[in-house]
Amino acid sequence: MKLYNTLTQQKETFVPIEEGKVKMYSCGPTVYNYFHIGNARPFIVFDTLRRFLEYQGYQVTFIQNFTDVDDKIIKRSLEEGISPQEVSEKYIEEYFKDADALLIKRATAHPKVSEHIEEIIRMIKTLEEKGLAYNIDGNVYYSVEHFADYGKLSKQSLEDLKAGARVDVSDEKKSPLDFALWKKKKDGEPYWESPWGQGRPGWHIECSAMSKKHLGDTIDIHGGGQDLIFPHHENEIAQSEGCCGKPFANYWLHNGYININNEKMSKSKGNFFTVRDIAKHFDLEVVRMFMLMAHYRSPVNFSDELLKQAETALDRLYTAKYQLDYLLENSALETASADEKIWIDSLSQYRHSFINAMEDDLNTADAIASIFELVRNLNSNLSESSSKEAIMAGKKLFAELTDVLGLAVKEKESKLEENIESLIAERQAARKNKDFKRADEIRDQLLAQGIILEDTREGVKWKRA
RNA sequence: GGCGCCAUAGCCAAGUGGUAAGGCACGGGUCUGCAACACCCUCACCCCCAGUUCAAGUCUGGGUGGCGCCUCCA
Repeated sequence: MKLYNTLTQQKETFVPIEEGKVKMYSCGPTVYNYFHIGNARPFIVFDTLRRFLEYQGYQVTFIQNFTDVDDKIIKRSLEEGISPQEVSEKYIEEYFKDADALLIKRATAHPKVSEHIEEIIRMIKTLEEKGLAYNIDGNVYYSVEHFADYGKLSKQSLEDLKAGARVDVSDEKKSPLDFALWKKKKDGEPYWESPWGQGRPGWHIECSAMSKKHLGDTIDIHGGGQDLIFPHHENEIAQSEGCCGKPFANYWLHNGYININNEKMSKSKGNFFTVRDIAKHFDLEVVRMFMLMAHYRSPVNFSDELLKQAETALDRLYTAKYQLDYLLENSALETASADEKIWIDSLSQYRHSFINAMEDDLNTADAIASIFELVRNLNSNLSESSSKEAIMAGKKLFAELTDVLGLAVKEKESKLEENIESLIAERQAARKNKDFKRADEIRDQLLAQGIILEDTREGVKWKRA
């Protein structure tokens, strides 16, 4: 498989450190609020990458952290009058609710900063011993000028970074680009004991420490949003490589932004939609569909209109899925005919084109196109008179490919409430008697309850609105 | 100022130098009591200019337009 590596700025063939295994780390949320759709993108993208790698037979260890020690959490706790821990616990819970609705699988582990203070302190100590960190009155900073490769990920020289620095020049720091590894305790803030006194870790060190603990010194893939390239990921490299003296991550993957009216969506700009808000109007699987319909590195605009397009597209997949279930139940023939066997063999073309697309830097847009082509083929060629063997072949391939993307994976409810079933039966009787007025009444009545009826050649079908 | 990304139909969006995937919307049709689903048909000379090449959306140079990072941010 080929992956675009931010470090080398080109697509590279993916070669894992250890054959058959992949170690990947992706920066998770700071849990002080519901996450927004911009946050959702990397969660969905790297979940999809993980699913595809597993589909390819890799044993994937996927780590996504929770930042539960942070200024914003402290601020929130003061606002709400609860402890920082209560804030983070609440939003971790809420994270999983939204992630589940987005069909994001649980990572192998979701480590928390608060549970890795020891590892963080140990790492800072090592950096201090190596002359890469300095302590000023209980604040410990990383000295970027002592790390030769600083800037290699963001392609910035130290001089350029300094020239453009808009950082407040702190008297304390030796260079404006130095960043905090350990922050001295302030009144009312959570703190831990350390060799430098009471305090808490800086933002960047957590990812280095947790990645090292759960995945080792060198990992295969590190992912995140493009806005993390600088300074967060650049600093992670400085910390991890400075500490361990080994390459930190072999492949750096960065997803593009979500835009609103061509402008970046972000919490700081205030132009964001939380996933929770969107869930009021759409099934969140639609958001997943929307994300995967574009390539992960390209910026995408977000709007109600575009979500509706994704919703209709996703409906098409579900219609096909449920039709296959229906046909399987109603087919009388077991074994495929000679013609059907040839047709079954021909289906593998869709698997091939799907895999080719995914192997090309996770081209989910192209991969989805393959699925739609498969759907058209299935819709055209399968009917009640097809054999179960042929229908099953189509169903299995469809499920195989959609599972990789985490789309169209929900099963249909098998039964409706009895009173609804009886209304459908009554409507059928009315139609038979050409009492279309009554039939339409019932259809409207059910629509008001969120049930859409469709009279197909094979009989009445229903779906949820 | 430094670094980087993007420009393909009404709306999205793929595209390995060889005569433009897919989805949504629109139009025509088959099916159908109607609607919906499904299927068939229709729907693009790829921002501009120049160059390289037998051949360029795809490479090179120059424009124009849009966006991002260099500060917390996915």
